[in-house]
Amino acid sequence: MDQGKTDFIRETIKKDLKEGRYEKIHTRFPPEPNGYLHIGHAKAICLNFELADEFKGICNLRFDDTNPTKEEPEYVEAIKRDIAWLGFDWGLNEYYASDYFPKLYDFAVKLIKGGKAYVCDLDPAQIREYRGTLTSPGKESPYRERTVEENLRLFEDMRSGKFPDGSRVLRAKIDMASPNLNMRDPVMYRIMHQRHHRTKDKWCIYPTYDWAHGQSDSIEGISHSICTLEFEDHRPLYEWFLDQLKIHHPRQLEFARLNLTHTVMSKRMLKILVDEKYVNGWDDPRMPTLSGMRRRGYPPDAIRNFCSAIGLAKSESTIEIEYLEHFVREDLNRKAPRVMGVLNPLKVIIDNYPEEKDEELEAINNPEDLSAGTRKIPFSRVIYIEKEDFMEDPPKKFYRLAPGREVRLRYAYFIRCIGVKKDGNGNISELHCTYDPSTKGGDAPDGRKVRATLHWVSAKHSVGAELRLYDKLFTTEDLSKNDFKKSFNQKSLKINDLCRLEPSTREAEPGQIYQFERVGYFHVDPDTTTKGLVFNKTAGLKDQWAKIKRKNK
RNA sequence: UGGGGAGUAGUCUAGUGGCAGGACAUGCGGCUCUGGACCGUAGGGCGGAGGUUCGAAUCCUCCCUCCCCAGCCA
Repeated sequence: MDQGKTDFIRETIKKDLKEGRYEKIHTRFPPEPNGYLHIGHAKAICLNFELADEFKGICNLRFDDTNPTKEEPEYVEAIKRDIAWLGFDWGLNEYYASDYFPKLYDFAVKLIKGGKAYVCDLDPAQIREYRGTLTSPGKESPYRERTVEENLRLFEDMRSGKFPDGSRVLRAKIDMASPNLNMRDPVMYRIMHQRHHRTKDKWCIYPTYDWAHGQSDSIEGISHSICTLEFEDHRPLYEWFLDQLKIHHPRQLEFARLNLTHTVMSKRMLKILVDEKYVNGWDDPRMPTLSGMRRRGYPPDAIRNFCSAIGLAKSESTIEIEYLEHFVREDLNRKAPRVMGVLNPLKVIIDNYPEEKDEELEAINNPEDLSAGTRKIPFSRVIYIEKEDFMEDPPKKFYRLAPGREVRLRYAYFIRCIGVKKDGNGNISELHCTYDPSTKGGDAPDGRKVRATLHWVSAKHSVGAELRLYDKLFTTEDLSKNDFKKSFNQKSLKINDLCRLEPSTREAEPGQIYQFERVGYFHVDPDTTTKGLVFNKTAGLKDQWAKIKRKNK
């Protein structure tokens, strides 16, 4: 829906509509199936699909599959899964640049016939040399003035496989002295005897991006072809092809790609992390890929809200990863059912609670959504609390449990610490407490207050699980100036298998997400089996105490 | 030193000649059976220098800084 956004792209579209340059808005999201989609792609996906929605147009999904050496069907499937997961539906509008290969070939013949393209026999090194430099013009290829007939014949021979890879290319005949390097007779076709994942062995020449992209846009009747800033230089070429061919002319618009702190956003680098086993696959929950975020537990709505909040501009920017996390928490706070789980258990024996007694206490499933109802949690004489919720010698602002101090066990009772037991090494091994039966449910009839409320689990009823705790992928904020492998955060994954969870989590199924009260959000990983629960920590809760501790250091 | 872009708080972003607004982050306070959530509040900004104008983030001039381009990648 139009939320009154006023970015430059929407302004341009409104103007184009008003002036009649286009009657219908038609956008496209054009991924190359050479890797998995990441959060940067999400920005483009949201933009293109939402634009189509706002202006009652259409958004195509088009695979830009023009380089068979890098592309695989696995990626096509992953890309479709991720876009659908984000909540966008391309319906029947699924296209492939490779479907246009015959048309593109005909277009090329048309350019050759018009004297606007030629077959060049220079090898790659020579082409580079002839291109000139940023400050000096290039030289014209000695093959530039071949006759139309010869070009036609050679181009046909290229297609029919008469030449080896790299021996010849088809080039546009534009201007070797152009200050824009893209206009210095760019390559349109290269010879690659390579099997394509869709066209199989039908072709041994493949179009380059510059040649394929604009013409594909045109064939699909795209009105606004939105891409990232680095293609700004290509726009004159994009337009040149369309003008020479005299075909439907979309408007290319460029916006700044998304950058995030503490992560990388290039498929090339992400692929290295996967291939060299820095992470466990494209969907590793530490990855900025959509599949990684899904596995981490990030809700698609959070990602969409984030994309909408970061805005759209032409200035290069880097968003703090914390901003993304904010939208994850915001969404999960409203939706995630609460549960209690102790990550680092400390045994507490409630001395005055009857040895064999068990009881069930009622707990609210989600204080932000009372319609989520309540559940029962078992209580008994021996419970676990979080190790860090007790201090023998508490500093000023620590108001959790301490010797002699009274705190509340959430939804249960007030307890007071009356004894601390230590092991041979002086580590606290268990606590002895008393409880006040009159505080059942968590309120004192005499109105007395406690400073802290702790989460807990009944020892004998609790269940174990494997928790996978994540931290930033990289220790450095800005990876553009650093060797990303050196900055890899070796502590980005920690496994906790000591935790004890309340028994209701036993029924957890992959894909479910909980808030472990006072700790964070946890998403049930697909690795969960009947033998054991596996959770990914999606995000921590904001932690005031951690902040105080940090400041005091 | 060619060409193409961009500079508004710590980070994003709004602004289109008329009081520089919002979000996140930060500080402080309130509330609370999650030190969560929520509510309130504070600090902090137009890259620089000139000019035009009653009035400039906005228009003009010059300067500075940053990003992209010399793949038969996209």
